[in-house]
Amino acid sequence: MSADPAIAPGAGGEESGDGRVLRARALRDARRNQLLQAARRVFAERGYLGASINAIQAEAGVSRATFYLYFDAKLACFAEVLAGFVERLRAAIAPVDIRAATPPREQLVSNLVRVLGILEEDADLTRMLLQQARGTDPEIDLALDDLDRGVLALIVGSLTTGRRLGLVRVDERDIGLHASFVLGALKEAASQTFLAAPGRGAPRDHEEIASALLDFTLRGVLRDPTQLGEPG
Amino acid sequence: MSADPAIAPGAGGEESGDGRVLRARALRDARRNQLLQAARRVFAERGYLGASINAIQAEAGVSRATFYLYFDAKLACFAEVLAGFVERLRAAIAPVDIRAATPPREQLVSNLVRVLGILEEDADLTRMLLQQARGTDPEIDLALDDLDRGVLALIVGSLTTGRRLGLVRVDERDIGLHASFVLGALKEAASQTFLAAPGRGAPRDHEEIASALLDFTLRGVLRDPTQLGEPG
Amino acid sequence: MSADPAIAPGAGGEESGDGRVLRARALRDARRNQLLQAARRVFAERGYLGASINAIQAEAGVSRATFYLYFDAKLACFAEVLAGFVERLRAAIAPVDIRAATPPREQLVSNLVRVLGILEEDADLTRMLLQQARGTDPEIDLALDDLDRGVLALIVGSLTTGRRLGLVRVDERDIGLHASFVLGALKEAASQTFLAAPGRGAPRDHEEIASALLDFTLRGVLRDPTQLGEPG
Amino acid sequence: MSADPAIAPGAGGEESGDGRVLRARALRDARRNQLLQAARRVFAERGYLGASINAIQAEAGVSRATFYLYFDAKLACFAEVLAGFVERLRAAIAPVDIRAATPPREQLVSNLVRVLGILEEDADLTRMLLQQARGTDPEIDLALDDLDRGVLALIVGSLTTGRRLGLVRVDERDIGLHASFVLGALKEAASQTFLAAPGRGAPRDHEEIASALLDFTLRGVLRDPTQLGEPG
DNA sequence: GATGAATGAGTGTTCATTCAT
DNA sequence: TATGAATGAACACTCATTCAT
Repeated sequence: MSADPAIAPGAGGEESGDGRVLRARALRDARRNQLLQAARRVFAERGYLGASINAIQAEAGVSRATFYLYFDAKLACFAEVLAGFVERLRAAIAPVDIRAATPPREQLVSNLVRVLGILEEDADLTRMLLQQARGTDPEIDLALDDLDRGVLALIVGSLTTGRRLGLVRVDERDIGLHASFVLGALKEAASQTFLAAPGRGAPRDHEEIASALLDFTLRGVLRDPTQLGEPG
Repeated sequence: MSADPAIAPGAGGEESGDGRVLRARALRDARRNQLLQAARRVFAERGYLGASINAIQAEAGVSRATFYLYFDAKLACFAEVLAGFVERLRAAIAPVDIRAATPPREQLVSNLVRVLGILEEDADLTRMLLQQARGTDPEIDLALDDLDRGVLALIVGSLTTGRRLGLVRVDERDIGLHASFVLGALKEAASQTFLAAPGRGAPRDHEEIASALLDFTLRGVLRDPTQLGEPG
Repeated sequence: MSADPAIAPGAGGEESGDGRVLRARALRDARRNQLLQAARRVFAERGYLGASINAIQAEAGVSRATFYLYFDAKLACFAEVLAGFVERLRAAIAPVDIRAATPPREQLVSNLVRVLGILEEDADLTRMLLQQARGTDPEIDLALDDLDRGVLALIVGSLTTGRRLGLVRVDERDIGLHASFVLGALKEAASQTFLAAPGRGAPRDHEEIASALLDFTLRGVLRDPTQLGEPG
Repeated sequence: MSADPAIAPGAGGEESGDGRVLRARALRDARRNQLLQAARRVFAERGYLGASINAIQAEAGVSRATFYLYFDAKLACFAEVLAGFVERLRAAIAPVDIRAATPPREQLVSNLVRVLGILEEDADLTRMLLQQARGTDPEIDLALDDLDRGVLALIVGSLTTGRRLGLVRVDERDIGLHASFVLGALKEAASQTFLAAPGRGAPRDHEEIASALLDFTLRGVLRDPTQLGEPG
């Protein structure tokens, strides 16, 4: 259609073909994201079983069958929503480097702040994950267990390292238990801070929460632990 | 209903009447309990939405419509199941009396041990409570929030008292946050201990868990908190 | 409520109870039959896949979910329809008794007449069974295969007996094949007679058809088989 | 499309134009055939209602909408598949020529052998034709009726000729019925031989089957038809 | 008090078909 | 020509709930 040999029909055709393909892919990805966002909202609001495909497609503004163009099934869509969230969380957690310039405590606080940021950003989804997600499907449960296990492993690793350096007092066989305590404290802090009905105390800065959590974890609540009078 | 003096509401008649009423009430209560127990099992196993009235009445061994003789609706039944569990938990928690003969730490451990006992006894229901119960209905959520709030208030009270006695170092405005940490540690410990797939570490004695949790709460994980290098 | 000791409340209550139960059962059976008839009509008209539960319940005049009170699933309902038909056919076929007063040929004709009667009575269902029923579900296919196998076994038995008596000329290894021929002739006769568009030749009496079929089976179409000039 | 004489519809241009058209047609025909073959396989395997356009286009390796470039609708495609099969069958049946060198019996056997060959070659399609094809659509049913009618007319013609030559004993008004018998025997033989579960008797040579079928048709199963004791 | 029967609304999912590109 | 995207209608099936008996 043009006489310019530099953009001969062959090349031009190919380019236009690529352009079309690219545009099509972008459109497809956009729709997909549109559906994923809608699904995220609906799942977050009603839980897995309470969420209906109907509600998701309505929220996304597409027709019923369209949903199935992008997801094989309800469960697959939920798994994807979940995976995205888990991925963001994983990415937010940087391994603590003892030899780095920033002191470990600051690195930990940074991690916590990033995690809290994500949790607050997706508060609805967080609520569902913390409170409703399990028991739906073995696959989903495994994914959630994996997430927990991953975080627990991180904490266990930190505690073990601390023990080796003589910093941590926890008996080796109690490390798993204490890791649970730490994880639970984090979860509940997130629940109470982002998810509960507002007005329960002043809203707190993520940095403050992270710092307090770390403080609590490391030192407990006593002023002078030697007074503890614990057995042994 | 009859004027015949032979079956008049005389002594025997009255007794027989009361007896009938009493027996009827007892029967009714028995049926009700039978249904509640069945509902508890089914709700615990499948969650609120996953549980069907069908399954509940089948588990109870009564007919389908009978369910509605004892409960207005599915939600009402669920609420009652939940309320029963919450009540048991509340009853297990005794307020700590500083002036009592038993030292406060022992009282706390006793509370925890009782709570852990209930949680383990009804592990399925505990799982649902901790992981799936919210988001079903505003009323249910409020009930669960109440439970949380009650426990948190207890913890806040303890911390405040500790602060007044100069034992607790936590800043006053951080007390709510730390209470969350404590509650979360308890919840997660319960989750990991009773609910997770078995084989993750040795099963622990409730006393051990309670003691460790209290220890963690009070002292944190550090051997020497003065090394903490915290800001301030 | 009555003073007559002969119909004391106990006995009367029991009797009335039985009456109610019986009436309830009768009602239930009636509904069930009503649904079965409707299903038979719809399956016959549209085939298994073409028939929708919607159409069946509408034909039966009940609500959608009611269907599932009486049948576990579509396939179960179809299987029952099928089983009923097969049962009627089986019942119509009496084993031929050589020592009976009625000559074997008459017994065979009677069997055929009875079978043709059933096939005509349920012409729609017959059409579906002969033309559409297979390929839907392995279980259904097996049931149909069983029916075929049963009839084929009957024919094979007859032919073998005939051979032993020196009446039948068919080589032993060809008996199965000839049994197929006989069954096919029967099926197609039924198809062409009851099921095809009308007006193709005069409608025939069942007795005539049965007689002709038997004649064809036994003697073939030749006037003088010795002219056949067959190989061997 | 351009006035430039260099690419005017000159000799080369015309040839290239024809070539393009031809190539396009060839491509179109190829695609069409590709789709028809795929449709044949899918229809044969799952029946009309069980087959989905999705499955057909996937089997053909083309995109979903492409199907509709070559066929107006699912039914049209099915009709075409069927028509092709019917056409092959028709082509396989040569009218018997009494004056030909090969004796009529051999001509008949040849016809049967050819038909059996086609049926076995497309066993899946045969199964569907014999067992599932009807009831889909009035048009389809008519086409299948036409096939049946055509074959029946051939058989009727043979029988009538035989009668005229004094070879066939069948009463004139029974000829249609006997033609049905013959067709049915053929169909069932095909069903039992090619389509049924294997292992039911030794697999038979087409020539043997054809011969046996002809034998059965002509002579029936009796050794001595004079013993028949038929009425009249 | 107890129940079998009944049902409207809803579930997740698949379908044949259309259309813009 | 070819196709990816889209969709309304339909599917089999389940649900919590009501009601006559």
